[in-house]
Amino acid sequence: MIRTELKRGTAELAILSVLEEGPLHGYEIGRRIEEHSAGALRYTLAALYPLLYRMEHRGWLRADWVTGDNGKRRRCYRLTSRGKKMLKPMRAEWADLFRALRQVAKVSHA
Amino acid sequence: MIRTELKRGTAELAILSVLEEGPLHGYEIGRRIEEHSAGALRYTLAALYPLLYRMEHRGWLRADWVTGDNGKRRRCYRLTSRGKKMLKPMRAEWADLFRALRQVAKVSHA
DNA sequence: TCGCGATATATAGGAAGCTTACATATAAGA
DNA sequence: TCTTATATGTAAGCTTCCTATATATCGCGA
Repeated sequence: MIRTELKRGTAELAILSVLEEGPLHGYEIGRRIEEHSAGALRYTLAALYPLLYRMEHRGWLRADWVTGDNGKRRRCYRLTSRGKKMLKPMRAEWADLFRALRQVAKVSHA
Repeated sequence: MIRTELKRGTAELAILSVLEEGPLHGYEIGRRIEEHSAGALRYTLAALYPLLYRMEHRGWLRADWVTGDNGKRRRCYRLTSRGKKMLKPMRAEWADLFRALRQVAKVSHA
């Protein structure tokens, strides 16, 4: 698992990215991020929920209360067009950081 | 310039890396990091100095007061053997984060 | 010579992001 | 019945880095 100090700032991009594949509820978003990173990137739900509200408030996500077959209520999040537009510049920012760290600190890109 | 939220955690590795080339004083450390990253990675001196103390206290750096030709006192920092040993695992940690973000968020490695 | 910008070190207070701990509730399996 | 997994949410705290502030010397141009 990657340390907190390193992964700061990664959560928003990770959320946007997993929602790019389709709508998901909060708990599942956390699961997908962990799965896609083979366990390297993991967020507590206490970190994810406040982030989801903030991103909804910014207009990056839309949230709908959905009642499943079993009668359980879940909050289903989907990307808005505004949220989709954030993906490209955010990926570019991270690519910039990667490049800078390879130059300054000789971090490999393997 | 890369945003604060992204670059959190990068400062320690950047400092260790520029000191790998040879001893430097605080002000020059900041300059080198900026130079090596073509201006992408930049830290205020108010961020660097407390970090340097902390790293000295941990035994990663040794600091010597040096009086230059012009009579100006400067604090010269150099890597200790303990500091050198930190470089490899820290680079590996960052490489892990890069890999995870490429997988989860499709951040390019270009 | 007088101010100004660059060099150089240092501290205080604050913002942001993620964590642990707490709180609640249902469903599935041992 | 007890535990684990699913599911959402709040409160308090830590770390990291920033802005603002303070101090002091050097070299340069006016």
